[in-house]
Amino acid sequence: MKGILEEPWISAIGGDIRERQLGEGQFLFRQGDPVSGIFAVIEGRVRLVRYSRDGIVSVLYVAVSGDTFAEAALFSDVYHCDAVADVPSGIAVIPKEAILRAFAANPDVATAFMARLARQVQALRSRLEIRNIRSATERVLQYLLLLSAPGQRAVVFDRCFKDVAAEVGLTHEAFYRALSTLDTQGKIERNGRVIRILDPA
Amino acid sequence: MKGILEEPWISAIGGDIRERQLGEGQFLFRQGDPVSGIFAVIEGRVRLVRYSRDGIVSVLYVAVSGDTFAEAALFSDVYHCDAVADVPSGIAVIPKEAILRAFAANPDVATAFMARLARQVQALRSRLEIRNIRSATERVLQYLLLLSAPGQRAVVFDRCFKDVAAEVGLTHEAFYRALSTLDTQGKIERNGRVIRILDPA
DNA sequence: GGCGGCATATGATCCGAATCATACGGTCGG
DNA sequence: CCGACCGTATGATTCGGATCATATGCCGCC
Repeated sequence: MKGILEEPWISAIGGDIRERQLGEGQFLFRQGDPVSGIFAVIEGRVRLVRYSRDGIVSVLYVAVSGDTFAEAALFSDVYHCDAVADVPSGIAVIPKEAILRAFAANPDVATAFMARLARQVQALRSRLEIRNIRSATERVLQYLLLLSAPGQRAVVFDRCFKDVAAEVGLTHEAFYRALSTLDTQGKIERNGRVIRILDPA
Repeated sequence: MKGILEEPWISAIGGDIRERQLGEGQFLFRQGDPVSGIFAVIEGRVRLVRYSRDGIVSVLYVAVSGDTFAEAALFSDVYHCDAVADVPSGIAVIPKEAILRAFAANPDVATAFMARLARQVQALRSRLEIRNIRSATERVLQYLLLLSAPGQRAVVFDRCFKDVAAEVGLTHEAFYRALSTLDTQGKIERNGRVIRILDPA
């Protein structure tokens, strides 16, 4: 369970990173606030929301442990949405100037950050593609394939299946049923939070 | 209808960009091929797919007109999936060395590219969040709000509603019905492909 | 002109995931 | 030790979006 703060690009920024504790419902920033920096969730959950003129709320993103957010703030002067803690949360604050300074001082840091963004784009596109699959079982199978692909045929989850279900875009009931079905069909083998994908060969 | 090739970061790369025409089913690259560059769809549609050992296909992304893809190849030596034209397509090929040279020569180009990636991440996250909304009408409304937010209360589509429906993750029937419902509810006003969002005030 | 194809649009039916309900085991705290 | 809570798991029912069907208008093409 490697923390996000141990990633090379972030540790290269060094001592300028502060940590903030937020209580439930507490705001980290609001729409229109001048940009102070970008953020990483160490623990907890932060909701990014935007309000239309007439008060309708849009959820833009829910960042959980290990996620960074507001990266686009590096290229803007003000925040374009509100960030509010869903639950008590610990947030790493990475000041904008510190990042830009690190980028200028060492191009490798900029490259590493760029690579991170590119991989994020890649991952998000795949996750969206997964959501285009209507069938719950097929969706779960494809999700497992996606996770297992880099390594071997085993997928190990470090969080509960309720959370995984939400990520796949299913209720936990539907997710459990999909796992059952795949197991019955002999496509997977389960052992707690370890799932092995079986070759139909 | 501004073409993707007119964006500053890409025009800064200059004359090294080539254009390729692909027939339906033709491959642009295959998993394991050495990286030549990244790509932009000028016209048509390209499917990025990965094959598991046992032949199961996973669709990672379907890039359409105006999309770039394989950005992560800048940080890799080989491609990690296949790219195949869904329909006859025109593709801009941006050689990896040309991009890296442009980045080194002018940090602003690197920054512009980084900003583009960051905005992509932002947009993709919102799209995923939209998919978490189960109700078709609410989903469409939120989608419209998302698109309208930067400008005013009007959204103008430059493509047919069938394509929009797919992006929202609905069948076109469900999408049309959602629009009808929103119209009846007085939440929107329609005029062909122009949709105005009405304040309930 | 006439035809085919496509986007738009809406009605009827079906299916499957959401929802509601229930149960069991593990863990944490009193 | 016991009770509350949560994750896991599965059954029963509901509901809404997918699917199938159908119609209209527009455009390009023969």
